[in-house]
Amino acid sequence: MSKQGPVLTLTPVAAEACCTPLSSQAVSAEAAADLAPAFKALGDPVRLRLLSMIASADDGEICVCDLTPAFDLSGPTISHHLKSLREAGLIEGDRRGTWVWYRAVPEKLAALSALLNVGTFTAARAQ
Amino acid sequence: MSKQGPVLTLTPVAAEACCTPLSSQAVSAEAAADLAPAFKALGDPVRLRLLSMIASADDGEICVCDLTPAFDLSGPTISHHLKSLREAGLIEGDRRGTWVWYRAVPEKLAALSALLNVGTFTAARAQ
DNA sequence: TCCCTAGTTAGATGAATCTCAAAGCAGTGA
DNA sequence: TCACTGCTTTGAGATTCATCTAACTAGGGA
Repeated sequence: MSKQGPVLTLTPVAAEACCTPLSSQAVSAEAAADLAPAFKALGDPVRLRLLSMIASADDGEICVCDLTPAFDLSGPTISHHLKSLREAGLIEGDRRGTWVWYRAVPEKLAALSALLNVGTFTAARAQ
Repeated sequence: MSKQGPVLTLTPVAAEACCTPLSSQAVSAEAAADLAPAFKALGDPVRLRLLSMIASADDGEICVCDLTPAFDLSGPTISHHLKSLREAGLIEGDRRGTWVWYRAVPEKLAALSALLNVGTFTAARAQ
């Protein structure tokens, strides 16, 4: 690499291996390899809170400067977790002047939610 | 401890910090600490496949003897991953004679799915 | 009782992850 | 141009994790 990549390149890691619920059909090894990183990114309490703060932000986006003070962690550590979420395709961000703003990627969240959706499954077993 | 715990104790790790979508309200630090382990358990391709095989099994349950051959991994490794899923509250299992059978815990999957549910969020932003 | 199979537990090892301090880059304003 | 702030990247140390082999427990059948 030439020197150093741009700050906010959004690597589109996982293609949308979308939407067939886990419980109606077993996922392929490829789909699992594709989707697991997103769940892994959610598997840390700090990142889960970060994502929820971002996803529930008033205007659909939030400044890093509003995220960092909410945690008892250093700036670099928060930045590291935001990078994980970014690389998992769960959030995206861009710089505007001095500040960097992040917003959620609802399609990605929806895909994960759909995978875990057990509607038919639970219904079938409930009766 | 007396000697060695029972084989299949199902530790109910996370209380059901159920159901308010991530995008409508930020999760508390406690709820995040409660739910993150379940996502973490899903964050490995092998465990994701295991869970999906279990959740999509014909009779709602499946024998370990049917799971192990599907992977290029040793028995103990599969057992280790099943233990992770068990401790995350995603599956439960019991021994019947020679074999051990596992089934999914749909309530837990539903809780995770609900948390990621961005229905209102996406609808609000789509138009 | 003895042996065989199914599955788990224990222990070890290499890889990945979380965290921080220090350094670097980007933008603003004097 | 220079200094200042905001955020990211780098590099290092400590911890956690995935995987294996070896040993163990549980049950079935001769």
